[in-house]
Amino acid sequence: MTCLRVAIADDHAVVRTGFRRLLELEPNVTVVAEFGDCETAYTWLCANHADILVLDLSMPGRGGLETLRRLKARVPTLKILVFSMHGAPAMVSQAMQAGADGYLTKSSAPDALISAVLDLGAGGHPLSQEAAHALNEAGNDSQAPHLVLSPREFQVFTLLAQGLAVDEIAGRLCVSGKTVANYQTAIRQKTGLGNALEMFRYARTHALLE
Amino acid sequence: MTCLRVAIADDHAVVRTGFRRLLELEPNVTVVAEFGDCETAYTWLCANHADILVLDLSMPGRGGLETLRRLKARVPTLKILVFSMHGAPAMVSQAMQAGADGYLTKSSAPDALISAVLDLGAGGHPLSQEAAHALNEAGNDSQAPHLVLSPREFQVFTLLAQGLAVDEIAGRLCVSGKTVANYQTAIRQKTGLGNALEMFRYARTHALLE
DNA sequence: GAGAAAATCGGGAATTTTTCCTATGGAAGG
DNA sequence: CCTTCCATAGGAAAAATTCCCGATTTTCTC
Repeated sequence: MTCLRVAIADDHAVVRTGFRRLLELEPNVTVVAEFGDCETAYTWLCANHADILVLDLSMPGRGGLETLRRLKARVPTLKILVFSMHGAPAMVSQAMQAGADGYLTKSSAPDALISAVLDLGAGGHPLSQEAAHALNEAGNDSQAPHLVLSPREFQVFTLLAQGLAVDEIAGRLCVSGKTVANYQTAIRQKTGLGNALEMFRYARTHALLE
Repeated sequence: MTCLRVAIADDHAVVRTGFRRLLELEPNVTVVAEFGDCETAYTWLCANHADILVLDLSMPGRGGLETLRRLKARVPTLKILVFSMHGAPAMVSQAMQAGADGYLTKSSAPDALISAVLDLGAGGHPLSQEAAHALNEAGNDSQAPHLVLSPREFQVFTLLAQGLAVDEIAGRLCVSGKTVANYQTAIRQKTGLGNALEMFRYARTHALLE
């Protein structure tokens, strides 16, 4: 078996170095490049060969996901292991749909990184527990708000999720504040989302806000 | 010079391991403990001796800052080096006020960690460029919440910004719901942030949420 | 250190918001 | 036509918030 050529993209130098040391303990792995931003990573990987890219999605340059997509389109043979802070279902499923070959959360054990890289090298698709669970959740959300809420309720929901106050919404929809308050109650009951922040988070992770 | 006894608290096992490897390259440093959560760290450090704690503020157990305060109160001789994702002015100044002896952002060079630890051991107060700059900014930014809010108010603010309900916060802080409600009112008045979602947005754009 | 200033904590009362229940009119559908 | 669901709101009760206040404790200042 020949040596796996691994590249690391993470905006935190310390984290990169930590990874490098970790990975270099493995005899079949060489770290061939490190990148601190998306552009550099993209340029280098288009011009040079690597087997695996360990990619932190939360990178500056605004678009870890975008880079992932572009890289996969340009260099399809490159295996990409996403290594993210966030285990949110939406994030995981976005990343996998964008073409990631594996997904680890940063709460994984150090060994998990090594075995994930080796697994990838062998053609596997390693997912951390958390990521697998998240993917599962993302699949079967049968009680999405737009399904349990009436049209008007859903409209109020999106407004609430944007942080508008009850009376602002009433003004905007030209109805009584009382009515909006009543809708709010119904929405909370039907969705289980207790406050505007929860609604916002829900709406965001489910891409319900434009 | 005797060996510096260093402990590491970070919720990401991979990061801890990276630090350990980095620090152990230095002959005058021994890593004596690693912690994945605040409680464990606190308990251990009260019972055992360490010279320096490298502390990631964004830890579970809700309250990296709080742990920092408690540790400083209980074990004043312990030097604490905060090592955070965020270089936000507010964060830096809160941490320093809570008693941190040094502050590095994760974008620092790997070597910076080592030199910061050594500097701390020699009685210095290492700040990363970013942190120093942030502290400076914090001085001029007279509207920032951490300046208009008291420590306790700021703490409640971060909890509200995370979407916790008043009573949940009361339970977590072991005070009356009435007190938290009163804090909430003060926070809203002082910051002009009218609801949890606005607080969340503010906190996010200012990177105040670990 | 003594005194001043600020912070933490909560009670009480007034006010506002939210909930719950009810009701009317209209649209969709069998 | 009758049933059902939806949009709209009013009233009353319940809950949350605000405002005002006082008691301690901490922290800062001279």
